[in-house]
Amino acid sequence: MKLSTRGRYAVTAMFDIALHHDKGPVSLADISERQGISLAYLEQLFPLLRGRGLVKSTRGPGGGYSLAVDSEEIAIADVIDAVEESLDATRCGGSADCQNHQRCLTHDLWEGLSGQIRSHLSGISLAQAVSNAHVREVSSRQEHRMNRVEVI
Amino acid sequence: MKLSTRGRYAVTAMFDIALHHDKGPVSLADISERQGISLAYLEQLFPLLRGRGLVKSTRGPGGGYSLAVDSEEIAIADVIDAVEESLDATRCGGSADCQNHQRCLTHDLWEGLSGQIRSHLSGISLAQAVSNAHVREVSSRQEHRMNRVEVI
DNA sequence: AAATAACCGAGTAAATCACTCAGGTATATA
DNA sequence: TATATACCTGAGTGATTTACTCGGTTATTT
Repeated sequence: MKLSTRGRYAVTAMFDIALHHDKGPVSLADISERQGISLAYLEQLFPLLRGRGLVKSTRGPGGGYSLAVDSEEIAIADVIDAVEESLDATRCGGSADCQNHQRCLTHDLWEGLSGQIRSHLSGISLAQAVSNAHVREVSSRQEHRMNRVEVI
Repeated sequence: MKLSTRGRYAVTAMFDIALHHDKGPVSLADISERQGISLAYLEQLFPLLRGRGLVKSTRGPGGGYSLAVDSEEIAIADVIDAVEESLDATRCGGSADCQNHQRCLTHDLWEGLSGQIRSHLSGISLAQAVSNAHVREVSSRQEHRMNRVEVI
C-alpha cells in the first residue's frame, strides 16, 4: 500500500489551487506558505501532476499553476496516482505472482481491499472534497493569516 | 497509512493456522515452510498476536499456535492491528493536530478513507476469508508440496 | 534589464523495513 | 533424567525508502 505524505501533500496542494484559482494561477510559493509544505518539495511534485493533465502552468511573474480541467472532473485518486508509484494493497501489484510465481494465499483479500480504496477515492471529486464545511473554515483562517503576514 | 508485509505476513500466518488447526497446534516452522516466511520473523510477530488474544501457544514437542477464539470471531482488521502500529490514513493518527496544531485542510478526507478501510477489514472474518475458493485451492497445493517434501 | 516563477537533476540525512542472531525457557517423550 | 522440540526475548543490521535540499536554467512579465 502506498499512501505517504507525498500523496497527502499533492492533494493538499490541489485543494489550495481549487480554493484560489478564481484569482488566476496560484504560485507554488503561495501554496508553500499557506500549507506549510517546502517549496522545493512542491516543485518536485507538480511536474507529475502536470504530466497527468491535472494542472497547467504559466511561467513568469503572476504565473503559477491552475487546474487543467474542472475540479468536478478530478478525482482524489487521480491526484494520488500522479505522484505515488502505485495505490495498491497487493504485494505483487496485481500481477498475482506473489509467492513462488503463484498467487499467494491472501491475494484475493488484498485485491478486494485495493478495489475498495480505489473506488472510494475515485468517487470523491476535488470539487466535492473542497466543498466540505471544515475545509472552507480552515481555508478562510489561512486567508486571514496571509493578510496579517502581509501587513506586518 | 500502514499496511506493509508485516501485516500481510501476519494475515497469511493466521490463514495457515485456520486451515490446519483441526490437527492440533501449528508450529511456526510449518508455517514458515508452507508460506515462505522466515521463522525468525514469525517468532517476532506471534507474541503480538498472542498479546491481542488471537492465538494461544503450546510449548514443547508437538506444540505450536492455535486460534484462541473461533475463526468467525477474528476480523482481518484485528490481525493487522496486532502487528502494525496503526491502520490509519491520517498523518496525525486521528489527533487532528496535523498542521500548526490545527486539523489540516485534508484531515476529513483521510479520516473518511481510514473509516472505509477499517470497516471493510472489520467486516471480513478469518473464517470468511479462508473459505474463499482460491484460498482452498492454493492450500491443498501446499499440502501436496509438503507431502512430497517429506517423502523425499 | 530585472524580477518572478516554473523547470530540472542530483544529492543526502534520517527513518523504516524486513530480517537475522544468539541466546533462554517450558514441555513432551524416550 | 536426558534430549529434542518449539516457544520466547532482545538486540543488531543492511538495504531501501522518504522527505527534503541545493544549485542552477529557462521562460515571461513589467
